[in-house]
Amino acid sequence: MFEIFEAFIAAEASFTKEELLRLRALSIEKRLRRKQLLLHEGEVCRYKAFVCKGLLRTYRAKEDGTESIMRFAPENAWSTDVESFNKQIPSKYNIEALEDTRVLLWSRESMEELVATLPAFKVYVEKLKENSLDASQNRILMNISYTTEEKYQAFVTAFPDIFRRVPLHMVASYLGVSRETLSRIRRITV
Amino acid sequence: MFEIFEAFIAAEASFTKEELLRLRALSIEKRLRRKQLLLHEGEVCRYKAFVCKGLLRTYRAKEDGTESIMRFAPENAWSTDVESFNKQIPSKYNIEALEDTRVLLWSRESMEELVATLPAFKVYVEKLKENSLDASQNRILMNISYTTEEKYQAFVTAFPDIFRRVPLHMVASYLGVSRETLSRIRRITV
DNA sequence: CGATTCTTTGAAAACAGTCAATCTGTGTGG
DNA sequence: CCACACAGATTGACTGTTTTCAAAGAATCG
Repeated sequence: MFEIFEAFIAAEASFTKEELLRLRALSIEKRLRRKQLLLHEGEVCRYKAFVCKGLLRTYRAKEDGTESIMRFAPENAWSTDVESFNKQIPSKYNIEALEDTRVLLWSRESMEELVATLPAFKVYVEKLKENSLDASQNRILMNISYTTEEKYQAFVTAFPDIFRRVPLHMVASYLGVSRETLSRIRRITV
Repeated sequence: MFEIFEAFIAAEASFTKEELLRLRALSIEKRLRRKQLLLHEGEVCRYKAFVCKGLLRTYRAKEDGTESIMRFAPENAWSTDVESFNKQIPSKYNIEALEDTRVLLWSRESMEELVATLPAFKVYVEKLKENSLDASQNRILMNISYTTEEKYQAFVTAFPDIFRRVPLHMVASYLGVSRETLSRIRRITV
């Protein structure tokens, strides 16, 4: 399983054999079955997860049963609740496997050690964080300035792979509209 | 002007006299009059700005004249277009002074040097970035899962100072609703 | 004071949400 | 192989919310 990560990370930064061994030594392999949770609301998020195979969703569940999806993480994406992970506070979110999924996990201590000792990894992690923030900003702009139809189009364009693998009602939940509305919008658009 | 920043940063991290001198040496003081732009759409964002006095807003203008406000930055807050600043690409945003405003600016090169040479500053900047991401995530959740009334309440609670200093139609623009709707919601709420 | 900016209000139209029913495709067990 | 259950998608009718447009009332500023 680590080989998948290795192949991916090689394109992002260059590591020596020793460095890769350290990355591997501190990683934890985990398999999740469809519908299984990686993180449960109320828990402190202890890991950063790299998805080798499968698909994760991060969502918030309200008391009334409605869910809002914060993020999808397919192959080669990372997933964690940053706020809970960084501050070590209980998470508001659930992270669930939408398909049978294989992930590599690194704890906070491991991440800190790796970042402190592997300069290339540090640079990579910082780039990741920047991208994360950029993506969040752009999503906020989309939320406050696009019509529902534009949001839908932007999602399909930005994440065609996720769009194909995920039920429409989850796209609706990611965009913040009802499944019926999204269904009707698409009727016209397609 | 630097004294204001010095007083603020002292509460966040501890610096020696020499370190403060370096911070100061690389800073640029700037005054903005009300309605003056610190960053103009299409420009590359060259600075991180610390607001000593006054209030900035970051907004996006559509072709049809509608504006969406991404961020307010009052005293002791930072403002920049991170995406433009980091990638050195043209910005989609304008940053405008809503009041007569005084800022301290640091260029990308200065920031890099300071982060590389002042460990305490590096820690502080990283904490800033984390907070930024957390805030963005929480705003996304608000956007996709709150009712308009809840969004309004959350804004007033989270930013009472900004709320008092800013016209209501700008709060509307920050939340992504029309000023009329916000006016009506408040009528009931208050 | 006059000009400008901001806020509020009303009425109509557009839009989105809810509820309930139906339709579709998939997969499982008999 | 079929029948059935199940999850997902769609549709209609209705309700509720938000936008839009137009106008009128505050508030602020030079």
